[in-house]
Amino acid sequence: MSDRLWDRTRRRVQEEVVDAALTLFLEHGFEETTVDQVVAAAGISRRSFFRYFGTKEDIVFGDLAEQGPVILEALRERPDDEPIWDALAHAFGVLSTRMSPERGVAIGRLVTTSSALRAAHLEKHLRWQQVLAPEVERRVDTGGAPPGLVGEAIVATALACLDAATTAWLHQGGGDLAELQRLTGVALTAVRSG
Amino acid sequence: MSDRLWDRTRRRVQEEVVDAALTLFLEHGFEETTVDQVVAAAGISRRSFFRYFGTKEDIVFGDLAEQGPVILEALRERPDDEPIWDALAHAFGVLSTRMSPERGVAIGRLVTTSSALRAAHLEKHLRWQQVLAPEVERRVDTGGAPPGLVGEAIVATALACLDAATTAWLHQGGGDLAELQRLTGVALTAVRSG
DNA sequence: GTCCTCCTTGGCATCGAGTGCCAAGTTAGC
DNA sequence: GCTAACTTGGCACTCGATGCCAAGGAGGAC
Repeated sequence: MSDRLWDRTRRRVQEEVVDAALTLFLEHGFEETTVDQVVAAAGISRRSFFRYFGTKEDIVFGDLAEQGPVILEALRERPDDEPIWDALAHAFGVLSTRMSPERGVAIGRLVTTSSALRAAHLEKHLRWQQVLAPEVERRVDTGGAPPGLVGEAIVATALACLDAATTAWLHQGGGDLAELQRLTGVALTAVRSG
Repeated sequence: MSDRLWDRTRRRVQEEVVDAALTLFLEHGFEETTVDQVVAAAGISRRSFFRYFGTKEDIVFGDLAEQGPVILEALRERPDDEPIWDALAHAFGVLSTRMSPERGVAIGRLVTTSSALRAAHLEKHLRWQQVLAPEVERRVDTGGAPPGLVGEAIVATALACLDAATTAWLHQGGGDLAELQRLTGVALTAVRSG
C-alpha cells in the first residue's frame, strides 16, 4: 500500500475503467460489450487495459479472487469452539465491507446473466476453498476421512448455500444484507436437517 | 436415435475425434493442445470440428451437460419417502453407466489440471441444478423458505460433496466406483453433522 | 536543473477460440 | 437418374489475450 504518484494514479485509472465498464455492462450486457468499447469509453489503450485487468472478468470481480487469505485471517480469529458454519459465515462477512451493497447487487445481477462471469465466480470460490479448507479441517473432527475431503466439502457447501441464498435474495430485490445472511442460514439449515 | 448413414458416420467421426483429442490432452495438457492440432490428428477440417463440438471443452464432456433431464427421470423413479440424499446419489448414479471408469478417471484428472475444464464442469453442474431443484423442492419440507432456495441449496451441496469426494478419490488412485460412493457419503455425513 | 534509471504506456503483430457465409460434394427419397 | 436435404471445408472475420518494442514520464543522485 505505498502511496507514490504511480500507485495513486493506477488506482484512480482502475476505478475509472471499472465505472465506465460497469455502466456499459449493465446497459448492454457483459458478453455484448467488447473490451474495445470499454477502453474507448475509459480513454485508455487496449494494451494498457490488459495490464490493469488480466481478463475482462476482472473488471467485475477485481481482486476478490485473491482475498482467500483475508477470509482465512478472519476465520482464524473466530473462537475454536464456535460451530464451523457460524465461523465461516462471519469470516465471509469481512468481504461485505469491501464493496457498497448497491454495487454488490449490480454485480450479482451481472453474474446471473453471463456464463463467463458465472464461471469466473465459481473459479473464485474454488480458490477460496483451497485456502480455507485446511483451517476448517483443523477445526472439525474428520473421523479418519481422507485428508482434505471434509474441509473441502464443508467450505464448498457453505459457498453453495451462500450462492443459492444470493440467487433468492436478488430475486426478491436484494438490498438488505441482513436478509441475505438470514437466507443463507435458512439454506444451511435445510441442507443439514433435510 | 435414427440410423441413417449420416447418423452412424457422425457418431463414428465424433468418437474418432474424441479419442485423438484425449490422447493429445493427456500427453500435452488441455490448454496446451490447440484445436488445430486436434483436427490435424483426427483428419477433419477445423470448420467441421466446430460443428461436431460447439466448444473445445465439449470434446471432454460430450453431451454430459445436457443430461439433466436423464438424471431428473432417475430421480423421479426413486420412492418419495427415500431420504433426499440417497435419492440424489442414486439418480446421479445413472451417469456412471454412460462412460467407462478408466475414461472417467482420465477426464477427472484432466479437469483438475485445466481451469477452462473446471469452469465447464461447474457450469454443467449449474445446468443440472436448475433441472433438478424443482423436483428436490417438491420432495422436501421447505418450511416456508423462498421458492427455489432449498432445492438449489440441496442439489448444490450434493454436487459439492461429490466433487470433494472425486478429488480425494482421484488423489488415492481412483479406480473403484464403490469407493467414490463411500467417500461421497463420508463428505455428506461430515457436512450434515459437523 | 541535468542526467540516468525505472516503470508505464500504447502501438503492432500474433495467437487461439469461435462464427457467418458460400461453393462443392454427399446422401436420401422419388 | 434426378432433385431436395444435408454435410463439408475453405475463407474471412470477430473477440479476448499476449509478446515485443520504442517512446515518454517519475524520481533519485549529483
